[in-house]
Amino acid sequence: MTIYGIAKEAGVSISTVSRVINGGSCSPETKRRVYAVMERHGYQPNAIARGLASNRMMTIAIVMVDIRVGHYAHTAYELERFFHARHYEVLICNTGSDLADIKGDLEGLESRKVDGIFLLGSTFDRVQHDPGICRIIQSIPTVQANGNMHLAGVDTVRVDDAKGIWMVVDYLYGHGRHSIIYAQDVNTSSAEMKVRGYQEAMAVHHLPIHVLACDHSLEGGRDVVEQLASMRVDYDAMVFGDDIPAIGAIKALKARGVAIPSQVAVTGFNNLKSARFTETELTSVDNKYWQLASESAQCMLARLEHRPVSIPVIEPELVIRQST
Amino acid sequence: MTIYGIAKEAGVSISTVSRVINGGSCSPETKRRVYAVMERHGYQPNAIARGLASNRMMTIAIVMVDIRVGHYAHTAYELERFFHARHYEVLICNTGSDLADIKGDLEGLESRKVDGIFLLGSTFDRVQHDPGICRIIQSIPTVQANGNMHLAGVDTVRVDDAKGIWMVVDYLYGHGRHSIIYAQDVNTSSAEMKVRGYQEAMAVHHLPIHVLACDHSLEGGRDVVEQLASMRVDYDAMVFGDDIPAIGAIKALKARGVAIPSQVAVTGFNNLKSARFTETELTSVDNKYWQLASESAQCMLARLEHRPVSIPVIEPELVIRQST
DNA sequence: CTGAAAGCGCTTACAG
DNA sequence: CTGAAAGCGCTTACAG
Repeated sequence: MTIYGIAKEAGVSISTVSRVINGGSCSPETKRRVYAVMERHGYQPNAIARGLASNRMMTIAIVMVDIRVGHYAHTAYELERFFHARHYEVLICNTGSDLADIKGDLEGLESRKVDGIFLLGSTFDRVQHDPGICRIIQSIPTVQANGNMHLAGVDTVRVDDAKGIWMVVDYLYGHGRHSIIYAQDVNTSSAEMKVRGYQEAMAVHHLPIHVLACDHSLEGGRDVVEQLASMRVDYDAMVFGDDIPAIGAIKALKARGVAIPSQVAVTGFNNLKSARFTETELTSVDNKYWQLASESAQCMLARLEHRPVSIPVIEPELVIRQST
Repeated sequence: MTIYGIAKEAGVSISTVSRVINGGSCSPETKRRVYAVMERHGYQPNAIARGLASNRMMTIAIVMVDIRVGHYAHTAYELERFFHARHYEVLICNTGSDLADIKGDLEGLESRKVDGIFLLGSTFDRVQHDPGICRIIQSIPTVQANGNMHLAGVDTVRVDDAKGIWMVVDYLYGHGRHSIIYAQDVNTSSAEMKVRGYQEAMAVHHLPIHVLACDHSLEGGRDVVEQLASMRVDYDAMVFGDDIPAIGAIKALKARGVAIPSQVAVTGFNNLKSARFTETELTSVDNKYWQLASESAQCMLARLEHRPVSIPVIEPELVIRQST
């Protein structure tokens, strides 16, 4: 059943049917009659035709590297709930990290005429160097949720990751830890902010800086522990840029008979549920995914409604548990 | 730029442009000329207009309770990758568990003219009792990934959950465990299959059946342990229908000084990464989300292409770790 | 191989 | 308050 069928049966024109659907003005009597016909047939307007005619598809897209990463799944969930409540449908896109793939995916979204695009995470910072991608995200309302892109026309909601790590180091120092290792698991700009937070905090306290690279996995954390052992490094704290390798480190340390936190303190980052899965629960930095999603959503909504946007920086929070 | 602009610039009709876009037959020369114009303008066909005209939106929807649940995120990821590679866009929908909300969401998908719908999990079994929902999912190709729906027109890919638990019990019995507790964390049909698997396996070995309810959380697992302690129940194994409460139980048992697995064995279900987060890594049932996603995707594709469908039942696999 | 025409199901000024 | 008409950007038979 289309608008034509409804119109004929209600004895009005399609303009009138369209008007009652969209809340335009019309007499109570015709409105009643049209509604009656629509309900009798369980009529639902065709959103596609509507989108084509009105040039508003009521669709937003969430673009991320991989939704299996807990942090992205949580952000995506909040964004979906927010926009669904406002009658948008939401598309997801797991781009992976290849730039050409990302570009292809964005072109797809462009041809779908999505109303807005969310880019999750600072992995997407580097797209600003691709003119083709810039053209797209500058012509469609785009907001980056956590990142450091600097591109006119795209808003980015920042989380002060450096401060998060700074707080960690400060806390550790305040509790007598002086040999603090930092393990970096990825190379995004967000990860680099974290290292910088570590470096600056260490410098302030005149402590020696020691940064290692590790894989983003349990094994990554374990390997750091082994590496430090084989290098015979003395340390009393390990700071990680993510909870997963931190958990791996806790397991490896315990397996070696190292007491946590008395001998070595361990901290993570993100503070999702898994931070509490280990017996010695993990001290972590809560980077407030809920707030990130909420601010990003508000920012997008403001742009869609052509309202001015103001974007706060999100302050992470240190959550102390048994591992420190 | 639209098909009209391209046509004019290439000196052909829009039919011809449409034909070269869609790989219809035309002379090499005109094809070349049209392509040249399209590339010069970076022309991308409008997918919406295309969908409206052709009645194929190239969109599939993934409907689930909550994508933050690891198991769903993983399945959704695989489905998205599969269909994206075939030029579909994918919509997600976190319905929650209220039936009226689910119905509203499905109506939304209907008006969006999605080509196919995935229902993730046996939570959706009960929608088959709602005539309004049935009308929708019977008129749009729908496949349920893991569940027990029996509705003509919707295919459901089943995982033999009962067998998964059966294997657990069998293994425990074979290793000398005779007082095996089962803790059920949700009430889906899948969860009930699991309990049944437990009951049948216990019956075969003439062991006493003991089923408790627990929350789907770390605390749920902990509470079961406390409850058993306060009831002074003797047991040497705990079987859970999910990894999360199993992890909670491991922590609670260790906190009480119970040795795992020597005094009590603990098992989970799903076998996602978190099964390895505890120091005593968790024995779990791998219910093969990858295979589930893959079979579900193949099933959907067959329906979209009007090919006959055959649906295997997925066999879970017992993964032994340190907790047993 | 190619083009003119109708149609997909709506919205949106513009008249009345 | 209401309707006729044009338009959104494509696809799809149907002729030629």
